[in-house]
Amino acid sequence: MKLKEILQKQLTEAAEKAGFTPHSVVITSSKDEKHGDLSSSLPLSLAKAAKKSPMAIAEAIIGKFEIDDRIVADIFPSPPGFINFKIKDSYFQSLVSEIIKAGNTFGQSDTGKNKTANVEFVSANPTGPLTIGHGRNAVIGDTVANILENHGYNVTREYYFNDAGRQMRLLGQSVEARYFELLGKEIEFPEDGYEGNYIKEIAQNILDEHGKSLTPSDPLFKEKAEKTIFADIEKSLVNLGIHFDQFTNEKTFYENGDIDRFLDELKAKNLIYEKDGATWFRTTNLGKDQDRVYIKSTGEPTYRVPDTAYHRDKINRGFDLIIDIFGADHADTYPDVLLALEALGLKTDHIRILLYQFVTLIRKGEKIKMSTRKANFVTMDELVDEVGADVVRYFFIMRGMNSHLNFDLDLATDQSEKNPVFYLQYAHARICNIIKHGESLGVNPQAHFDTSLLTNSSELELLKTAGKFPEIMDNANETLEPQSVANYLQNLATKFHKFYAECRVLTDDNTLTSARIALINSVKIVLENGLKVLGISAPERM
RNA sequence: GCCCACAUAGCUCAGCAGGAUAGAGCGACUGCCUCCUAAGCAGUAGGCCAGAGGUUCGAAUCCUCUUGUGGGCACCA
Repeated sequence: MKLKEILQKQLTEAAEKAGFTPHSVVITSSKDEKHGDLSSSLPLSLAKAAKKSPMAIAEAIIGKFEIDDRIVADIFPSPPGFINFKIKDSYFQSLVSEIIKAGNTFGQSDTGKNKTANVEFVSANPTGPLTIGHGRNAVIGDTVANILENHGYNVTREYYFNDAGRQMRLLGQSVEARYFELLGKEIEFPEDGYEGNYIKEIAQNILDEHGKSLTPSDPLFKEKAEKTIFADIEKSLVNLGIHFDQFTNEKTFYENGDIDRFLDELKAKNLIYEKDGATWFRTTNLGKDQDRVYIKSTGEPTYRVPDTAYHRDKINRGFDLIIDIFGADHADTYPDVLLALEALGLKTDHIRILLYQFVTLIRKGEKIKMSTRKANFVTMDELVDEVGADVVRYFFIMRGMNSHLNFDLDLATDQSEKNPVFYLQYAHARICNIIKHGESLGVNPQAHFDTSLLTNSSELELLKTAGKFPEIMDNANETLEPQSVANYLQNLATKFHKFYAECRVLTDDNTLTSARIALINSVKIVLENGLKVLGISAPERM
């Protein structure tokens, strides 16, 4: 059991014995040494109901607290009414063995054991290369999936796409126009067509493979474009270390009748009606301020229709947890899908939508407006080639997804050596180097060790931080906010670098050397486990 | 106009199931390699946590309003 949980339980018991009825007992890490290692503001929250001074309550609770002398060195009150715990050094020292024993399972949990999760992300239609805009989605999705796996979930990474629809039709027309352009025929480029160079390349490939014989509106234009672009997207994802388990095509739900079925069901519930030649979903009956179009007057369904069928399919597949990673532009649309699912009598509690804010791309101090159609974008491949997948992944994960992050291209490329990810990886590389160096001096990294020798404050600080990893991972599992893991690792690296500056690992004192080797071994394990979750490499040399 | 997010150091951002003195990186300035990698460490400067109210013993964190930024409000996805 984790330290905080143990104390929480004991503190609750003590409060009850003292005659109080505690509701939520919160224990936090103390910022100041003179407040011990951990603190609780329980007395302050009890004061009002108990009509007693917080300090008196603190004293009363402390009087009933049963000290576990393997863990707690001291418990004492401080104004205006905190209860502080001083934890024994021996407890922190014992973490070394605990971490080493757990190895790559340290930080894992079984909260998701025998459960399945589906994470849908990227889901970009194959109209162009994967851009930096998609990058944030891709990295968040993959990392969230990693976090769930870390907690025992069996995760399906899924990519949902649509190769019918207006976007794809325009894509085909754009390729077609470029093809005939290559043949010297001046034909009008479609309005809102895709202007990127990749379109010309595809047209050229078609010309090389099939000659000049193609006629206008040949389906091959679109098919070839889709195939080429999809292969390209998949490659870009692999470059980022991302692999999908399943690709689901929207078309499926037309072909298998799911869409007709659910439309009929809604119709039976009188939630669908016809107006102005279109078919509407009566969302005003479900608490919305306006109805939504389901099928346009052209006969084409809007995205809501297949999306709803798709989500119903995911629900029917029986996942315990369904996660969608959406950009802020979807903020207004997914509620319609959830509404429809609920109207169909489905439970949606286990669906979690993670919205991330858009990335603002900055080059030479100016904002760039990205558009796939206008070919105004920076591809993931370009970025990964320049700075490497580790930097890209870290950059997208180090900030909360609710922040509108600025991606300064010049900073990311020119100053990539100063990127915080290196700071973190450097800690790992340093540890590896020390161990290796030690071995060359005849130090056995697996030797018996006595952690009671780890008494330097930088050693204890390092241990305290390393020991928090499981708690951080639990929290990440609940909030699904990957940046907390990145921030934690940054903090751990700081503690390590400080330790490195203050303590030599390889010394003349063999017993001390063995203890410190064990210490850095445990830190290495935490760094590796954490970096693995972030999908970032842990280099042995830098 | 309506809805959702965001506003914290010069810049990029952490911190937010309310807790004691608000942090990091970059940039600026000082020191530290005869010693396991200086991609590091130590230190200085830099803040009315957008503004105004409110809840509370206690607010950067929760609520309301104002201002500003991004995104949505389409028979685009």
